[in-house]
Amino acid sequence: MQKVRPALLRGFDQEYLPHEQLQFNALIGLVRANFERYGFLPIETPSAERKEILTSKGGVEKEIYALARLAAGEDEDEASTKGALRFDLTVPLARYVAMRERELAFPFRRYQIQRVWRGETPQASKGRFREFYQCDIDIINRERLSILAEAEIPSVIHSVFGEMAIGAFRIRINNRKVLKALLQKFEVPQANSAAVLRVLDKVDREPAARILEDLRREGVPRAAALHQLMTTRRSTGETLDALKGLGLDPGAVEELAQVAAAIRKFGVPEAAFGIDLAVVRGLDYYTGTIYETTLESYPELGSICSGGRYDDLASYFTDTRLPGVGISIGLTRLFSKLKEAGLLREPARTPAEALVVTMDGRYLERYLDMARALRGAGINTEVYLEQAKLKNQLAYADRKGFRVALIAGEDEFARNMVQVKNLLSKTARDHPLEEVVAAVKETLYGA
RNA sequence: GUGACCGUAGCUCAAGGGUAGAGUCCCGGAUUGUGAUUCCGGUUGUUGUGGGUUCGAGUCCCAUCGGUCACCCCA
Repeated sequence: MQKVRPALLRGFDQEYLPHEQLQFNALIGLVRANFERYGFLPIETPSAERKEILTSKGGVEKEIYALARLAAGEDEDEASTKGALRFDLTVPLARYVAMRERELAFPFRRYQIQRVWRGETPQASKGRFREFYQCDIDIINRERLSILAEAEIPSVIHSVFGEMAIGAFRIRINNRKVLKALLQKFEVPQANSAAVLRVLDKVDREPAARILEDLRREGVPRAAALHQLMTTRRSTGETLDALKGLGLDPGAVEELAQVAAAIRKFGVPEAAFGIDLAVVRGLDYYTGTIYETTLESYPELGSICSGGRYDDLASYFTDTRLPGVGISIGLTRLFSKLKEAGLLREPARTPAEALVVTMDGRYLERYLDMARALRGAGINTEVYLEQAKLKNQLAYADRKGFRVALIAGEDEFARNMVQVKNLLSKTARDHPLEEVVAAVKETLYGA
């Protein structure tokens, strides 16, 4: 028979072996636990939304996947003609909040961990895929939003990456209003400001000569001075002083200063965050504080978490003014990069810790009883269900990383005993059947 | 979408125009009940696909598909 070649679609290629999936799930669990620790509430939204919702921000339509049934006919239904896959979690959130405004408690703090899809050219080396997970938190309020919300976000980030134990990281903050004032100060032509911001965004990735050339092409008269200001690393206080010294809009600088001060109050250590004027963020809906987070030892990984403040989340859907602040962790990219850099702990290869070897079919019930007793005591246990030699069952246990094997056959059962084997130390001891739970616990967790 | 490079076993790679190979992985075995290593044996392929040149093509030429990387943009 002609076989269909088992293969994946380019960009839709992030599937893992079971032990990697366990590792990935652990990462999601860690993120979720930290989000909930700060009181964020979970929501999920459908994978597909109406096209006009997704394009409401006037977005990049070529990146959006539209829905279509493979066998589309005359009876084409509404969902498959009007729908498209979400490309982020922020637009669905805006739609969600606009729809359910009366049912939600504000300030609304939600987290959402789901897949999104983008029709861009994938590049695995850059952790860039067509299907990937985002982990978002947002705080949204009606009419106004405390500056404390902007300061709390880095605190959550700090908790998440602190617990991940992936080395020193730096939460870099900036403020859109400050950037705007800077552009004015440096006499950037209004029409070119978006292009200039894109250039400035690359300031720490590209050589100075190229940046300067690009800036001049965009009509920036004092390109060198601007470049120098962006690239000089200063303490938070020094940066604020430098900005004040330039005579920028004091309101903008003051806002940045207040956020920085509040971040400190949230207990985020000075070493873990700082003002970085080169943080720009391409997305134009940010209006205040913006964030990017990078690993100190692996800056080439790029930002592993980014976001910012926006003045009106759902202006396309409702007249209610809904200011908010949020960030997104690109978990698929982060996972692939951490794996590549060897920063992830070696994962368990099985969620179970004990394997009940079935040596002799006559004792099936005893094996099952044993497993039930262990599970009842909270020990994840698997029973080997196939007929196989003891040797092969132990090889299986080894490959899957069980820590304990329970071995019993005619000899043991005749004496009402079971052999409890520690697969790591390769030692074994017989125990009375009724003490099997205690014996396994001791083997797993010590006396 | 634009440009450059690359397609040989599940994976990593070899084969000067003359019969497609190695390592690894996987599977089985090494006398009846113990997972590393070792030893023995085994499956591996329309050489991405389709044409062309040639007595003969994995190798040369053309096309096509796929992949990788850079740019754009982003997580």
